[in-house]
Amino acid sequence: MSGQAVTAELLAVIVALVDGRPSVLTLGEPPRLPSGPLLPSHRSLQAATRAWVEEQTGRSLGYLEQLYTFADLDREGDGGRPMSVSYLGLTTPGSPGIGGWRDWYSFLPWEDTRTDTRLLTDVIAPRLWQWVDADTGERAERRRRVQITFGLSGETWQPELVLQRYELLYESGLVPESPDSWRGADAELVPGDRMAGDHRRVLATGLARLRAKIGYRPVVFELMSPAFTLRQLQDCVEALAGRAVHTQNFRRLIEQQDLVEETGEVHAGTGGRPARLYRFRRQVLHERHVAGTTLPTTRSR
Amino acid sequence: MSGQAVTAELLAVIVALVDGRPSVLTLGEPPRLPSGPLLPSHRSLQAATRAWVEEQTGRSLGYLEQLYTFADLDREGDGGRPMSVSYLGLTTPGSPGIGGWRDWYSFLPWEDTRTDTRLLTDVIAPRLWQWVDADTGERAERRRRVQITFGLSGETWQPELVLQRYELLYESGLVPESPDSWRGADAELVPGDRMAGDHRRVLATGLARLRAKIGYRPVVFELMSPAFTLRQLQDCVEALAGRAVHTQNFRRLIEQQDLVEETGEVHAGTGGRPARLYRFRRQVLHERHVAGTTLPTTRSR
DNA sequence: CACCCTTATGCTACAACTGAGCAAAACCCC
DNA sequence: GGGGTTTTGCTCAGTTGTAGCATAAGGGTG
Repeated sequence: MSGQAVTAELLAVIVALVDGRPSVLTLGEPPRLPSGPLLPSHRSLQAATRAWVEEQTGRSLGYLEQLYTFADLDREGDGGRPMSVSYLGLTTPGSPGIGGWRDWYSFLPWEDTRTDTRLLTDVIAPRLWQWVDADTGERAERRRRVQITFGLSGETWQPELVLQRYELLYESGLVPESPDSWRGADAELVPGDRMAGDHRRVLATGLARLRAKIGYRPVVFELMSPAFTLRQLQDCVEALAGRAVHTQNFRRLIEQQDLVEETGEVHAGTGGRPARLYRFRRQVLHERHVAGTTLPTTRSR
Repeated sequence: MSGQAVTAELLAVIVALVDGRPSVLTLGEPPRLPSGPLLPSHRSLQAATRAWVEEQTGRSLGYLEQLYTFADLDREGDGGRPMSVSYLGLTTPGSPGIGGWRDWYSFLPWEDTRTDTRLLTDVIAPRLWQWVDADTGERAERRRRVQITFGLSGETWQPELVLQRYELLYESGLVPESPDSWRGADAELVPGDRMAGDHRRVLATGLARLRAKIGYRPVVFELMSPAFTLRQLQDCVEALAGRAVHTQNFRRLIEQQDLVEETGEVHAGTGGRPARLYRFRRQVLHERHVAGTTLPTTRSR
């Protein structure tokens, strides 16, 4: 019983803020996530991922966290079962080396509910309801899932359910990577760029983890430049969470947690009152278990 | 660049409540966690883990969640790098098949702060301070870590920092599995049973995850029998979290979340007023994103 | 059976936090 | 100088969290 030999592949969701938009590092066309095999020289999986990403981007990663490992039989590949260990990394843009930054909402456009939810209400919802009604046996179960994951019929939209939403679209045959057999006769697909293999699914996993994480750990700052205004920080959080937050309460939250300190300088030229510049107090990472950035949600949607 | 061939091993932290004590399934002596290789017949990693555990325990797992994957070079083993994918599973005791249930606090006794913290204050803390002072260069850094992870000098004890605490004890040479070179000349070890290999570390990872999880998902119920009193539920949560909670507030929390419903029966014979029996409302898992069991902490310690 | 001990359950007071909105301050542009 | 924009300070009500008092309902004992 000595076990099957497998080859291990590292897969990285590398996130940075490019021109204020949360973006993910991709290579090639169709876009794929940076990846590389585990080599004998690599000390650990994390070290291997760091090595691959730094080689491909020329930048060092501030933050790197393991996401998930899978080795399903039905994934493509022959000659040994492929095993993928995925990671989530945060960095600042710089030059992406080969490859390029792509707005992650170009892959998952329905996840951006900051200003406009027409894509959800006018396009996706009706097609999902169609799918709900397509199976009389499963109907009740399907309806519940749609309601909860997409926050329809009275439920609240929950930003962290990224993966569940993607899986629902996958199962309902609304994304091109769904098995042909699941696709309805004349069901139109949902907007959003496709990625190679199951990489869009991995991206959804990363986004879900990141949205959950900013709520209880101060990781946003890994994406910010050394000095920033509170508005820029808020924009960043809003971009990640895909929803708007209440400005004054956001400031209160950040300040009372002592997450930042003033640099003394101000940032002018935005057409309004100049904003004070702040820097992240890196010490808080050590001081105590800080609460991260629980979003003061703005309930109006 | 075809990647190194590795063998994948599944490692499971299986938790159940045995006589009211949170216990973990172990095999052999020194105790090790149930494990098994990934075989070609296994559909997925999760399916492989289920298969192994169910074969070894004769019971089916209610809940199974991936913990972490590692493939460090320095782990023992030759002939291909060993890669371990660890899982956390919850179940009810029944017959453990081969193997046996062991109170998890026998491996990590300092994590149980429900009634007595003398182990921490009288035994562990002094030895840690000794370690802090042993390196003049690192002293400040070491002091901070000890203060935060063990909640000393004014900081609060944080139940979820299980892994960080174990790592600190490991680094400070206070557990037998620490490299010999780290062990102080005459430093005495800290109480707690050893496990095979790095399994105690994996156990700590599982405990940390479980403690974090009960705060935001109703997973405790996987460990309870079908009908239970609120006191039994509270005991379970306290045992997992390793700390006492405020009874009245705990009940209010559970009730107002509609997590349970009365069975109509009562449980007498405890020497006091008989308690009503409840059952878990499994439907809530589907209804909405329920908040789990945020512990109404009792601050007095 | 009267009394005490134990456990279960109900309820209230108070502190802390959250969501929401008003308003003034400080810049830009015309 | 006036209107628009962004930043910042502050209030206020509703909710949630912490803590403790009090009563209910059993068992055991003299």
